[in-house]
Amino acid sequence: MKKGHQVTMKEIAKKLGVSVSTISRALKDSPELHVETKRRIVEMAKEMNYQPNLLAQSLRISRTNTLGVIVPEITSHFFASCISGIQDHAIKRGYNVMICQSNESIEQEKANLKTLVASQVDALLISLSRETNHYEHLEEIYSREIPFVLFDRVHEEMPVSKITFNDAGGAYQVTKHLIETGCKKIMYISGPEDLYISKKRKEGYLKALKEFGLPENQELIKITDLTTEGNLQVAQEILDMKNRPDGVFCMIDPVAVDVLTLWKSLGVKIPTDIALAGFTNNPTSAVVEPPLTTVSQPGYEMGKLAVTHLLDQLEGLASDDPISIVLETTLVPRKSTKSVAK
Amino acid sequence: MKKGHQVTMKEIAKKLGVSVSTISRALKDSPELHVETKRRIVEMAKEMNYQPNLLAQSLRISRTNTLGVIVPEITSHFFASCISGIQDHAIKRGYNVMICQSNESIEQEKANLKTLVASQVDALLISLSRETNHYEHLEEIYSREIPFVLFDRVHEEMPVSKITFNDAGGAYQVTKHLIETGCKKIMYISGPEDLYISKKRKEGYLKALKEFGLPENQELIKITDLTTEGNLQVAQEILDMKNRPDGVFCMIDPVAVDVLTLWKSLGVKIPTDIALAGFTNNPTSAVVEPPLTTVSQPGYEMGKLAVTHLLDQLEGLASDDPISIVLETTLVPRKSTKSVAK
DNA sequence: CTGTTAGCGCCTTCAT
DNA sequence: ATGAAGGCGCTAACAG
Repeated sequence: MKKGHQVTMKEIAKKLGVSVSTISRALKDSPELHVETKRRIVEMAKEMNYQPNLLAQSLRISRTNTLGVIVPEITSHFFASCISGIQDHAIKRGYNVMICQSNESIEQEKANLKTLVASQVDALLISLSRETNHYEHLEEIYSREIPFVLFDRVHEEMPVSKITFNDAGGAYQVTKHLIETGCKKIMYISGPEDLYISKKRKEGYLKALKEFGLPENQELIKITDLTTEGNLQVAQEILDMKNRPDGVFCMIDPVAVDVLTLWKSLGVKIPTDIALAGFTNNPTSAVVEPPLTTVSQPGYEMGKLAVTHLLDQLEGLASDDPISIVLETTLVPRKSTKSVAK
Repeated sequence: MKKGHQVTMKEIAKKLGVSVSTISRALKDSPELHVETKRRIVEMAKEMNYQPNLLAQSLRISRTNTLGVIVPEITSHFFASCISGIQDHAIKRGYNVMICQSNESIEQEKANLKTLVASQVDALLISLSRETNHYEHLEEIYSREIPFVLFDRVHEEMPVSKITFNDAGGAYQVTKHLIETGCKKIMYISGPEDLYISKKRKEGYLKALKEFGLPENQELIKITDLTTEGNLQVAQEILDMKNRPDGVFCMIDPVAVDVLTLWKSLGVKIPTDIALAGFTNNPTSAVVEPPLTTVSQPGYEMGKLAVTHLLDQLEGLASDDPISIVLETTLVPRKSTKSVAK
């Protein structure tokens, strides 16, 4: 199977008996051209269905007007929303987008990066994989002065712009909500401890405990590997505790959904026996029974901000100095936690 | 903000005092080269951190090893799964992927197509927008002999390979399931009638009715525009009927979820008052209360098959003759329908 | 074994 | 107002 032929400037030139440069000028509406020749050329180009070869153009001007995006998982609703925000706003400003997923693997992330760089993308938007704990590949593109921003899953020490959520703030909100609805003994189910969000959300959790005079307790923090099996195991461990918590805050919604599923099947009443809250506001969380109290993170907005800032920098509309944009989250109280006492 | 410099073959050549072609040959491990020079070049390339410029390479060999993908919505879990399948298997075979979403708009679809073609993708995988009811843009790339396949949302008359689900079969399965669990009066909630899947699923629905001797009835088919408002309105209309159905099959899960939400809030018992089933097996459907009976469509698998077939054709491993691949669906019985009587 | 030459499609001085 | 020439980075005959 082979591709058909594409009309080139050369062919238009031959057909019209003018030079290629004239075609080039006409097609970009150069003012120094005779209106009549310009008209003839534009018309002929249309008739022959000329489409510029972006490849050649990019090679010539050494700019592709293409952005590279690397996310851990396309199938995650949150990242899909980010991509959507990135894509919509990139297109508005005349940029294409090449998307890759790392599948939460640092090796795949490196491979993606290499491919995108080889494809000469003008800049990159990256959200790191869970596995990513060293950063040579980022330092490499940094030292090569390829512009990039990090979003959501960032490496704090990298001197580039970062777009994140106020994770600590969100965790604080939700923990405070648990406290205000009567919980006295609140557990935090964390993901792997070296994850940025694990740390940040723990920070907010602890801050709320402290502020309201509840004791911190290492037994009240459990770690899951974020697989369903891991989540279910933690859920079971909690039930096995002789001194169960009366409120549980899960680092991300999927964990909360797994916990909820197991508990319901074992007759645990939510929120009366134990209140449950998540983080992210996945579509799923709104429809489980009871609906899950969570914290909303606008992914589309994050993508939009990230790409807008990146393009502003790229085009000199914003300073090159790295900045940190922090998006606020919103508590979404639902039935998996009790109502605030009036 | 500007990009840093990239090492080129020319620079390596100068540094080593050989010609550019020698570099080119060494880097692609040509056998007709002195081992020692080859070694020196490869080493130097590594030391200078040479990365080939895919743009130049593509322009030269007039092949980009890049595939274009157009889907209606990235944020839909089903399409995200397709993309994931496409991407994973494209990469395995040395191809990159450029993804665009049409946002269910034919104009955006056309724009995406134009961009991808201008970017010289080697081939395309396309799933049509809901709005797409004329096909000049597809005919255009067809006549230009740019290879492409259609998946899921296809245009049947287009003489290219198509990968679809057995939609009629799935609809038949689920309707049959409703019948076998005791429903006598089954309604089909369809999307816009010109949609391929609206038609196909209606086909299967009608076939099952006929086979089991249940009467067809125009009143038992309702149309929604697939917005939440539209879905809720239809859900209300059903309750307002003087002669309510005892089973409802919704064309896609989100419709069923909206219907379920409204009915539950009004005290309608599912499945005892009315049984409810969807189609697609979205993650959401498993966690609503009661969990939704639906039909599973493996999106990842579809993406994988689509890209594999396309690349096989592209690389001459498969005939260029268009084929139609039909994936079977699986009934996923859950609690929103009654159990089969033993 | 290696260098020279030509050209992929386009843009951009520099001439005229 | 237009054309000729050169080059973006790379590959592929063709010549030794």
